[in-house]
Amino acid sequence: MNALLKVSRKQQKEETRQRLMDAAATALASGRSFDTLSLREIAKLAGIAPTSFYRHFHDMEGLGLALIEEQGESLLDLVHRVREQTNGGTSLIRASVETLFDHIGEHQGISRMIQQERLSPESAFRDAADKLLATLSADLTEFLVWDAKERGVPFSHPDLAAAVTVAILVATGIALLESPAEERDRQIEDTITKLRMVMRGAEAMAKAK
Amino acid sequence: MNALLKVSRKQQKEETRQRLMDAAATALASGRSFDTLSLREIAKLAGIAPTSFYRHFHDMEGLGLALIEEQGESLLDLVHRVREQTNGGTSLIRASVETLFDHIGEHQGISRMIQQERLSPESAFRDAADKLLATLSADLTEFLVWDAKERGVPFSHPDLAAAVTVAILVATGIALLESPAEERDRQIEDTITKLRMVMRGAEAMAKAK
DNA sequence: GATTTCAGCGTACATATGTACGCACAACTG
DNA sequence: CAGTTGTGCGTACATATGTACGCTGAAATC
Repeated sequence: MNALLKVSRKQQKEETRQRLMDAAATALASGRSFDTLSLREIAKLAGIAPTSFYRHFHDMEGLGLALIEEQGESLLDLVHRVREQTNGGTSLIRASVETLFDHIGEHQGISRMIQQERLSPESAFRDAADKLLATLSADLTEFLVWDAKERGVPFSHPDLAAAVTVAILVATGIALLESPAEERDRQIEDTITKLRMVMRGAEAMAKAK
Repeated sequence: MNALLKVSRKQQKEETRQRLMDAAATALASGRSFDTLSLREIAKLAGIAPTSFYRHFHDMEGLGLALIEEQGESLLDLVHRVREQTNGGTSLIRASVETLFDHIGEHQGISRMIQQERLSPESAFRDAADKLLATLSADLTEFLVWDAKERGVPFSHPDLAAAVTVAILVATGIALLESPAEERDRQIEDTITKLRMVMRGAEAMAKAK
């Protein structure tokens, strides 16, 4: 039971589990929707027998949930890191947009899947995806309140502003994946303008009250 | 070749075609995603033999495109009708939100499908879905410009404001389908607030320029 | 009335899917 | 070192899928 050199069994298993998740991610990244993925196909891609799949997940749904969870963690990390880096700095909006878009670009498959599953009524996936975005949104709300106080600017309905922001970001991020390169810059600028519009609106509503 | 009493053949065919589309719509409405629908299943639901499907569509993709197109037409109609009814009147925003949400409620399956396909990279569906929303957005842009001029209010980036508006509306409309009834009213109010926020922002940006 | 057209059917097949069952053999436990 | 555990495998089966092919019978055309 050497905790340091434990190279096998648990570790080995963890590896194949990862391989399954990677296989699914790859398939998703090629544009497929999650529910066109079959257990057999993913098993083959991961290099194991179909029946071995069950040693790792009870279901394809289980795999899907694991994917969403994994993504959720790395996303929240990312957001915080950006905010620290840009601390007190110039355009937080611009930095966030660019970083997030990069991230989505590197995780196309899962990002798309999450966004897609959020629309389906089937509870398990939907809940997980919803929760992820809700967390992001709540986190941003907190920041907006803090930032507004910091700047001494009134700010109306920060929660709604945050929700809109997250929605715009994710939606555009995914749309961007398919855009030809020459449109990207304009679309990024447009996104920034949209976000500023929302922020301005929230401030204007607070003043006019 | 009596054009008035022609009760058969063409008409008969059109009917089965409709039945196929209805069958797909029903299946979608029960929460399934479009690419889990099989040709065989839809044929059975429509009451025809699997192989007869080909007399109407070349593909399931063909059926899907037909569904999107049909939906596009009725949606554009709807939007215009609302605008006429509320002509010069009170809250156009509120009326639009409520009517659109009703419409989505009555066409859950296809609405969800369109929103989902917009995210997929597979060109045929995506293009159709994108085009639909782009049309809606362009239409709204035109209105915003006209309305701003009418009221003598400066308005910045009407195209972006319209895009955000459409995005918010569709996204929320679908999310609402799964919400318990007691949350609906609040969510509708929230949506309205979000839209006002966007409008205010667009105006504020114009003034500050 | 004779002929053509064509929506719809049934049969058939190759292929894919989820999963039950039991074996093998390496890693772990004592 | 003997015994247990558990990942991974191969086989097997019931079921579902897309679609090729050729027939039928009624509507349409002449």
